Formats: sequence, C-alpha cells, structure tokens
Amino acid sequence: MDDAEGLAAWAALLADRSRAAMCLALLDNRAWTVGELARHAGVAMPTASEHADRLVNGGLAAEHRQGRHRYLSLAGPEVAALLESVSSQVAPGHAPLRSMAAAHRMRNLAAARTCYDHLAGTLGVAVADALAATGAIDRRSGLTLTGEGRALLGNVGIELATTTRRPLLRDCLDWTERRPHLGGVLGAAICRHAFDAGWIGRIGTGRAVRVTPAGADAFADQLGVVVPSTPDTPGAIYAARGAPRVINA
Amino acid sequence: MDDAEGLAAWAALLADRSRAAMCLALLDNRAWTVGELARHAGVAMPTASEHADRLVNGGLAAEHRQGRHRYLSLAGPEVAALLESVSSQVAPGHAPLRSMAAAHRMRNLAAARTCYDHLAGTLGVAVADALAATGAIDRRSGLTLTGEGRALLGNVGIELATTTRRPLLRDCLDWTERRPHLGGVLGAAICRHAFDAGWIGRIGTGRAVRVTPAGADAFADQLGVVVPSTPDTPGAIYAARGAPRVINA
DNA sequence: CCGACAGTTCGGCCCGCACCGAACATCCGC
DNA sequence: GCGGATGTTCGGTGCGGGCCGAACTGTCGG
Repeated sequence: MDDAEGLAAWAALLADRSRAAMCLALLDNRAWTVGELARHAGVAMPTASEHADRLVNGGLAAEHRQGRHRYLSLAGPEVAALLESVSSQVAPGHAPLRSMAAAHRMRNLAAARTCYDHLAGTLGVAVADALAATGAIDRRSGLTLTGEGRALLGNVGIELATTTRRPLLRDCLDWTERRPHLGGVLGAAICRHAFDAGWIGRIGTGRAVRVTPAGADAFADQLGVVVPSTPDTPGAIYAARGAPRVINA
Repeated sequence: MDDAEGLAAWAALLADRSRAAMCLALLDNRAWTVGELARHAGVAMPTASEHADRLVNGGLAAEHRQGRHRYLSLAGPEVAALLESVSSQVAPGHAPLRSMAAAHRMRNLAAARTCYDHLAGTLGVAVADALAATGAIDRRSGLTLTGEGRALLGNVGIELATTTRRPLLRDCLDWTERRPHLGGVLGAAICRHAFDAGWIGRIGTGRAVRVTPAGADAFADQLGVVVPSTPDTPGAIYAARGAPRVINA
C-alpha cells in the first residue's frame, strides 16, 4: 500500500509534459542548464527551476552548481535505462509530423543517435546485428559476448571497463526500430570509441549523430557494420534551441 | 517534443496513489474485478471504475468482461517488466512498517513471491544464484542458458516455449534483495513448474508464496537451491482484503 | 562599483482531476 | 419477476500543482 505511494510519487515526476521533455533532453547524457531546459520545454525560467527542484529531489536528476549556472544531468545509467524503456513502450502511438523541419529531425534521429551513452537508431541496431552476424555476440541462449567478440573489440582498440557493477551488455529496445540495440558497458564503449575515433559526430545540439565518411569505412572494415545512409541536416535548423554544454572532463 | 506528451501521459497513469496501488496489485498476474481493486486501493467503486477506464485506455491494463464482472489484468509481460523495473528503482526509500501484521506480510513477501509470472524475493534470487553456481546459466559475459542448463531443466521436466518473441531469460532486479532474479521465458517456466509440481503455494491472496516441505527437497535436489526459511503466515491476516479470482484456464 | 546575466522566491491565477453520493443500468440467483 | 450485487454515469466539491510576472539574490565581466 505504501509502495503505491512511492510509485505514484516517482511517476508524478514524469507525468508532466515539461518535466518529461526535460528528462528526454537529459537522455543525451550531457548536462543542461536550467535556462536551456526552460527553452527546450517552452516554459519560463521560474517554472523550469521548480521542475529542476522536483527532478533532483525525486532522485531522477543530479545537479552540479558552478558559478551562476546550475547544471542538471540524469542521476545515473539506471535512470537512463528506465527512461528509455518507458519511451520505447510509449513510442508506438506517436503523433504525425507537422513540419518539414520536424520530419527532417525525425529522420536524423531515426538513422543514428545516442541513447544515453550508447548508439541507437538504425545505426545502433545495425551494429548489434553485425556483431551477432559475425559471432561477436551470441543470442541463441540469452545475450553474451563471445571470445571472438572480445578479440574483435581488442583489435579495434575498444576497452571494456571491468570495475563497474553495470551489466557488460544488455538489450535496449530501440525507440524507432522496435528492435534491440546494445547497451551496457559494451554499448557505451563502442559509442565512446566511435566518437573518439571520429567515426561519428553530433548533428546540431541534440541526440542525433552523423556517420563520417571515414567512420563508414571503419564501421564496415572493423566491425562489419553496413552503415545506413544518414540524411544529414544543416545545423541551422537547431539554432533556435538552447545549446547544451558539456561539463564533464 | 511530442514524445514528451506521450511519456507524460503514460506516467500520469501511474502518478496517482490509487492507480499505482491497482497496478501493483495486478502484478500478481491474476485478474481482479473492479470491486476488488476498489477495496484494495481504498476508494469507492465509481472512482475505481474511472481508474480502470484510464488504465485500459492508456494501454496498461486489459479488460475482460464476463457477466456482471469486469476483470482487469496487466496488458502484457512488457508492462509487467516495466512496472517491476520502476518499482525496484523506487524501492530504496520505503516507509517504515506500522504494524505487526504489515511487518509479517513484508517478511513473507521478501522471502518468496511472484513477480508477474516468475519467482522473486529471497527464493527467486536463490534460484538464480543456484543456477549460476551449477553452471546452468553463465554470467561471465552477459547472461546465457548453457547446454548443461538445458539438460538440467529437461531432466526436471521444465519445458521452454520457443514460439514466443519474449527473451529466453533476463535479469529482473529484485525489489527486496536489490539483486537480480530470473525473468523471461525461463523464469516463467520455472515458476509455473514449481506451482504445478506443488513445490510452492500461495499464501493468502497476494503475491507471497510459501515453499512446501516437498518443494524444499525438490528445489534442493533438482535445482541445487538452498531454500530460505519461509516465515509463513495464517491466511486470516489477508481475509479483510478482497480476494482476486483466477479466470484464465 | 556597476550593469548584465543566471537562477530563485513569492504571490496569485486557473485548470485538471481525484473523489464521492445518488441515480441508473445489468446481470445473477431464487 | 424481484431483491441483491456489480458496475457505470453524472454532478458537484475541493485540493493540488503548473504556470507566469515581478522582485530579489548571487555571480561574472569590466
């Protein structure tokens, strides 16, 4: 009975359009200031400030005050995973797109994006499929990283952190593809390496990413991934939105 | 931006104490009538009826009308999994127990219970640990059912459905133990077999289960599980609550 | 020291919605 | 067909909370 109280309180944090928008924005694993979140959600700053209080007090977000800025980020990978799960669950009935720009953004998001700290969209699913096809991961009984997979990643230069209690790899239901992509330590390591090696880069300021020409070759040669074509988008479209800044070293 | 709308709408379904209580009740994978849910949540029937409408329209619950009864159940395993995930996330800060009876119920729930259609609590975690210890499942790289595991289950007489798209096995973070127990097809098969073979039985009308004496031997001999002691509880404690009925064949 | 900027606090408005009682609609058992 | 039980519909009430503008605090830059 008192569990219900806690569950309801937790859900209430997401049960508001503005807070939901803020949480989804934070899913890009970067820290946003209150002002940026306010612009993103389309509310005044006092309102966003109150929402920020509730998200932090409710344990959904962490704050990081620095000078006159107050940065918000998600409280942790568990929160991100949960938000993604809920999003995928909700996704089926999504509203029709109203403008060319929105459709363009949607195409970019669907093609390749980050999901907290790993790859998602057509690209993310393609990576998961390629690793399964080459035997780097095995889905016949559960989900496991094979010895060949470890060797492959070692050759590519992807290190897997072993000191964390986080699952090594886990399926994350893709929001647009409705099929699983890879999360966990493995998913994060691949994504990080793809950024570091210049295989991918952000489109504008959102979660969408673009595969670079060199990246397309690298994905194909080193991971056996057939990279889907990326529509790309002039960054100007995003210019109206507040730009989140990265603070973590 | 319109994702936020959907996410908020979904969360709003759970963002009410009464609806949350109803959903948690439905987690026992049985069908409850509106009246039972009303008593369980402590609200009048008209209120519960409206809540039922919203849960069904929102896709969280399915309804099944039969005569003058209207049975509610969770919409599916995905919904159950999501609810369990959220519950585990929320659990850490749980309120202190106010009565002896509540403490008793809590002990029973913590010892052994069902989580939708698989085993949870100390028992559920013990099963997962035992399968890992005997090499039936492998956690070194992801989570897989080994050949030995398949053989073991075959000997015990547990059949694994292969026609479903549901994951064969997956970790489900335990609400009380804060460690994973087994869900998915495997978790459901083990739980079903434990009921069918008389290894476990329900305590009262809730989610709590008790390991029978024969069951304790069977768990130990056939699955290598050291069964934790079950406090057991006189069913009378539960008598005040409305009793859910099982309708599925 | 002073403007500009980021964020917070406060007061007030208003909408949504959870809740109930009463009346109504169904269905069951006798 | 007649109670009695299960649910639903309909008004009405009250509370919570989302929102904003205005005033205030604190920080950075010069």
